[in-house]
Amino acid sequence: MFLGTHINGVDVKGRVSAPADFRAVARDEALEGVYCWPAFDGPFLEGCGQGLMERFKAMLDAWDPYDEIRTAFARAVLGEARLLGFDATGRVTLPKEFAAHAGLDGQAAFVGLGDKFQIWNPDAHEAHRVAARETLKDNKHRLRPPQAAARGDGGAA
Amino acid sequence: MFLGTHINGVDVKGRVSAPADFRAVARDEALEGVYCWPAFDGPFLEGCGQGLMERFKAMLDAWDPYDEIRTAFARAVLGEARLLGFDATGRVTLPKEFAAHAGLDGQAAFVGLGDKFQIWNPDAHEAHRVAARETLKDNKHRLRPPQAAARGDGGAA
DNA sequence: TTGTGTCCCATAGTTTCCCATGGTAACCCA
DNA sequence: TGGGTTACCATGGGAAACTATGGGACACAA
Repeated sequence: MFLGTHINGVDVKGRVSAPADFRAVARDEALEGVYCWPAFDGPFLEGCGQGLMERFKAMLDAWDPYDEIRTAFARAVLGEARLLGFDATGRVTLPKEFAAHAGLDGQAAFVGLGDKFQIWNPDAHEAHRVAARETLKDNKHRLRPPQAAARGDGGAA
Repeated sequence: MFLGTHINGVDVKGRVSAPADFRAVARDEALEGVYCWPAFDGPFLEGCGQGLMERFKAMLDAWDPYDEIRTAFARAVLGEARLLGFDATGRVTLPKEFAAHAGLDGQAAFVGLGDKFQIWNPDAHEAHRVAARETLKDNKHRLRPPQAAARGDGGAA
């Protein structure tokens, strides 16, 4: 599971060390790298390992092949995604257009979100992080998911 | 179940012995460590074992992926959490930013809360404990959780 | 050739692992 | 019931392993 926030340096060649924790997650899924694509809803990158990528594919397979949403999703994620391989020391090289999309310059913040993660410009992420905490403080009583009442919630996974 | 309050020392390397009772709980869930993150609503840390973490994940999976509160929750918990592994003698190492968030300096109070626990600066916890008792005395007639009658569940988030 | 991208090697700093020790609480036996 | 013994818990320090990072060499394409 991708957890925590790790800030690592991006050198002039566009290389950045994937956090060791994240590498361990990817390798547990027998992948010597991570899938990565520019988010379609903000200035950051999204990434995942083999497991989630296969779930995406299964989801698409189960969908009406000519549904507009399906096509749009496939284009926005699969069409933009690349497999970034780890080098011998655990770094990945970010394509220029990826770095540009996320405004990465010198540093990158890897944010673990369970089965996927995001890569942010550290300053942009910090601003977002503070905002998220405020949102949560104001809404912590709504933390039960919408379906909880219907499903009984609390179910162990 | 995490129960009771235990105060242990934090050494210069940021290491602290997890209470033996807590270790036993984590190991019952086949986890050689504990998940831990800075609380979003106060100067303390929160922690849990495998069971609650998987319920968090299940809750997120059941939610609209782009709901604002869901995202804020994922960011504030998963994005800040880390799996702190036990060393051979049962200690965990607190990342510097964790110790800073909770104001831990020399000692840490582990407070069991059932399926999760908190880690406090002992002085801050004592003050908070007294205040919490007063709150409870003033509200003891409201102790039945709102959902209890309907669902028979009293989960707290 | 020139620019670009990949691979390899070197290094400082940090983190993790390992061993050793005192204190405390539980247990056993007389 | 009291004394002694054992096992476990919490803690301290040192060494090895790993992480993150920088620079240079090489291959390929324009």
